[in-house]
Amino acid sequence: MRPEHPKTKTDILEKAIPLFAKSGFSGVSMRQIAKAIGMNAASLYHHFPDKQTLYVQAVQQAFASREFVLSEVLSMKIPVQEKLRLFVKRICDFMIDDPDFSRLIHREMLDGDGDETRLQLLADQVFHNFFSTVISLANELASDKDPHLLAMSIFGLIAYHYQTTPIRLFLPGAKPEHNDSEIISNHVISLLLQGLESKGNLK
Amino acid sequence: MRPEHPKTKTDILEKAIPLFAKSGFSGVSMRQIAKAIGMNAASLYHHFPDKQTLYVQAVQQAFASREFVLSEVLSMKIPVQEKLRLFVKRICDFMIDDPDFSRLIHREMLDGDGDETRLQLLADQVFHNFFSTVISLANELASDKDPHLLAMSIFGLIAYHYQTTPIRLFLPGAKPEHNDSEIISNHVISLLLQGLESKGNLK
DNA sequence: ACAAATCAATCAAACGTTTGCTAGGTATAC
DNA sequence: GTATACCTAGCAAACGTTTGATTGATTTGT
Repeated sequence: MRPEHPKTKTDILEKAIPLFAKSGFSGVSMRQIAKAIGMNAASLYHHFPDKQTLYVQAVQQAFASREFVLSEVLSMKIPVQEKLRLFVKRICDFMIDDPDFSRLIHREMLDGDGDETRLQLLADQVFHNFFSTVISLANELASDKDPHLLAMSIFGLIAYHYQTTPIRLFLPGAKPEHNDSEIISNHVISLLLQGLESKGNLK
Repeated sequence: MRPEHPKTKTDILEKAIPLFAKSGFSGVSMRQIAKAIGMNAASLYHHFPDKQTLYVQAVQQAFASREFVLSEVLSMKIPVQEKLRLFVKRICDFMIDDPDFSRLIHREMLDGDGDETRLQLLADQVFHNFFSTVISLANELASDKDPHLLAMSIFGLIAYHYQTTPIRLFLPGAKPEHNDSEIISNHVISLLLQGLESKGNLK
C-alpha cells in the first residue's frame, strides 16, 4: 500500500536532527530514526546510501536552515548597552527555540576533529557573519579588550548555560527559573556590564 | 596461567579514559577497551558489574585526580580576588594539560543519552563536590548574585574557550596566543572582576 | 609445616539482542 | 511499463553480558 504522504528526504532529515543532536552519531540507530518518522528502517536506504551520509546531510540541513538575524541591531540608534541587551535576549530566545542547533554544533566540535574541512565549512558558512557581528558589538562595548576573546565570552556565557542544562538540574542550587530566558539574559547582562562589583561586594 | 602483571581497576580505568574521551560512551565497546588493556572483554566484568559503571568510574577517576587541587584554594587565607585568580588559572591549566579531562566534561554535558540515571549519578558522584566549591567561591565573590548561575558562568567562561578551540581557529580575530592559559585566565578574571567598565568604556 | 580450601584474575565460548545493511517483492502514480 | 516509495524478511557482524573452567596466590585447619 502506498502511503498517503510519501516522505521526502527533507522530512526524514528534519526528524533525524533532534535524535542526532540528543545522542550523537553512534547513539542513534537507523531503526530509531525510522520509528521516529513512521517508516521501516530498510526504507531509509531508498533515500540515503548509508547512515553516515544521512548524518552528514542532517547536520548540513540543520545548519543551512538556521540563520541569526542580529546584524540589524548593530545599526540601531540606541545606547550600546541597549544593543547588548537586545543581542543577549535574542540569543537566549534562539537557544530555547532551537536547542538542537547548538547541541549539534558542540557535537561537531567534539567528533569532527579528524575532519577539519567540516569545521572550516561550519565556521565560514554558518558562523562567520554571526561572529563578526558579535565582534563589532564587543568593540563598541570595550575597545580596550581583545575582540575575539570578548565575543567568544559573550556568546559562551549564554550558550554554556543552555548546553549544560541537562546536568545542571542535578547540581546544587538549581532552580526551575534558571531555564527562563529572561532570568539568564539578565544575569549575563549584569555580569558583563558590572562584573562582580555591583552592590559593593569587592569594595 | 596467572598473568605476571594482573590489571588493577585503576589500570583499566586509566586506559579507558582516553577512549571514552575520544568517542563517547556509545562509541566505545567493551571489546575495544579490553583490547587497549591487553585482556579479554569478559575479564572486565570481574572488575566492573557493567559498562555504565566502568564509564562512570572512569569519568570519576579523570575528575578526582584533579579535584583536590581546586578545593584547597578555598581555605587559603588570601583575598577573595586572589582565590578567584588562582582558581581560574588552575582550571585553565587543567584544560590544557589534560585534554581528555576537558573532552570528558564537554561530552558529559551533551551525552544525556536519554539516560537520566547516568546524569544523576555523574552529577552526584563526580561534579557535586567540584561545583559546590565553585559555588562557595561565587558566594564569597558576590553574595547578591544567584550562586548557581554565577558558578556556572565562572566555569563556563573558561570551559567554553577550550571547548570551542577547534572551530575558533577559523573565526575572525583568532590569534595563536588565544590558547595560552595566561592570556585566557587574565581575560576571564578581568571580565569577572570589572565587567566591561574598565578604562571607562561605558561612562 | 603442609595439605586443603578459598580467592582473585583471567580466558574461551557462547548467550540473546541489536547493529548497519541487502534482497526481493508489492502497491501506486504517470 | 517504468519509476517511485515503501514493505517483509533476513544476513553477518558487533554488541553487552554470562557461563564455566583454569591458573597461581593466599588463607586456613590441623
